Amino acid sequence: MTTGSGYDPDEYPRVAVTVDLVVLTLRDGELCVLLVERGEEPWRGARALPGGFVRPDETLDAAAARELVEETGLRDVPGHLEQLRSYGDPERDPRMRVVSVAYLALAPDLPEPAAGSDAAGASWVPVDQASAGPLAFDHARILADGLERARAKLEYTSLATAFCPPEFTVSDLRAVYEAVWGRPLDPRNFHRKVTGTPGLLADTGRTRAEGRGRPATVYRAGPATGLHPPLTRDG
Amino acid sequence: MTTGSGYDPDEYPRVAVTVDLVVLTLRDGELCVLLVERGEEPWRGARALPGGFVRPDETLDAAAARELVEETGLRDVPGHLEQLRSYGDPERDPRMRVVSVAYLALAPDLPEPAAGSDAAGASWVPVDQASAGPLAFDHARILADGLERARAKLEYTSLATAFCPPEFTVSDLRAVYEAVWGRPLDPRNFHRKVTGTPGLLADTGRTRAEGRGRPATVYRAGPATGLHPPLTRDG
DNA sequence: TTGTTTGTCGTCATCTCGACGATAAAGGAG
DNA sequence: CTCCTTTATCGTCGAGATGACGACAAACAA
Repeated sequence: MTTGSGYDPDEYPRVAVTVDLVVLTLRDGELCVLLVERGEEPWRGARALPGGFVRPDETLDAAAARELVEETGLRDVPGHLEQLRSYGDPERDPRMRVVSVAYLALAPDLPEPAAGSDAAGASWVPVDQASAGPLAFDHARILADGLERARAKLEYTSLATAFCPPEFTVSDLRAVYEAVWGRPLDPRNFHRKVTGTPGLLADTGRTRAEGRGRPATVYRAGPATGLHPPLTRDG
Repeated sequence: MTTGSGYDPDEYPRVAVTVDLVVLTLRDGELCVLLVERGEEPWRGARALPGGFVRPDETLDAAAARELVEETGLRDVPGHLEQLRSYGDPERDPRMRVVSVAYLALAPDLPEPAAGSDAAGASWVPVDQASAGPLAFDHARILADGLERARAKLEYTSLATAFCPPEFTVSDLRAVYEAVWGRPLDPRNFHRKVTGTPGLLADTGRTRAEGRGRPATVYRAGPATGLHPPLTRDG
């Protein structure tokens, strides 16, 4: 902030501040990220993270939430939204100095972004494919940081429920972990862990049959936000 | 960032971007933070985190490192420096829109900032006192976030060594944990944990007598960066 | 020499986890 | 209806980590 010496608003370099979003969801058991196709230079035709400029009287969080609803075409902000980190290399945008505050959003399975809306040109891309293909600006780095944050937070928070609809089964939750971590988990040990963590799951008393197999108990997210001890990735 | 539609550099609100620093160190076994006294309005006379504007051709990391050496008056950046998060409420600075990228720095016991240099007016303040007294702008919040980050990272990284000089004893390292967490740890269990973690400590083969008691083995920081499993705060 | 202080090693009960066997409850094939 | 497959859930066992704490080692002080 705002150091003491010699303040004059016109003396200081002004930069543009944007928010970029890493929006993750699960589609058909696959972890996907929302990408847009750029219509202009630089990086015309390349895929990029959705984002936009922060408005003059808007909080950073509010700007991220606004962009999220604009790009997904939904009414409310679904799931979870948190600040990731900021990126401000002088070279990251050839046009001018742009500092971008990246946000991470996690959402339950969302519909394909509607064409015709602001969300036109946006699409869900499996993260393996998105990480492989080139992305505009430094968005590959931002995506990688967002993925790492998501993977890490599943270990020690109840954030996985943000990928689930309001009611879900233990198998649904396990599918989240398996998709985000890209690794199968033992159903029995996973069940023991999540049902044994106080406050993580709230039993609705109902069950749901999904075709084959024994019906599963239906839960809602409980009040707990942290996992102690954590659920580790390594194995 | 950098959404597609209608780009024109002059259309967009420009804001000032600053870096603010949460610099932590240990002095006499007490966790302290570097604060400056503001010489002008707003918040004249109040204490604030050190910081300043990001220069036009400077990386955010470089700006943080530059401010750090300017405010501490040291040659090199000691210890550890990482981005914390960004703060951009429209109301946080009454003069204009300022987005601040906060950084967290951890350093071994540093000398009192020299008067007469840029660091004049800066001083080390015990964190309990700093958290209690009022701070300029939203710096109380930034300090709280920085402290929480530091406390959390001691759990699962080898970051505590950043508070130590190049050579240190297990007791020195334990003193770091106790100061940052504000809680005593069992010397025997702590010793077992840190000496049992491969790559965390590199034995110099020497010992050091600090007055009373049996001399302690002197270590350097090893190549390990993470603690698996973590060293938890709760107990 | 004796006591005090600090560092280091061991012991033990407890907790958690990973591996994996066993049972429960559904649908489908015959 | 009966057997088989599939998924959900419960139990058991051994390995590893942890917290509480006893014991010994190696320095200084009185």
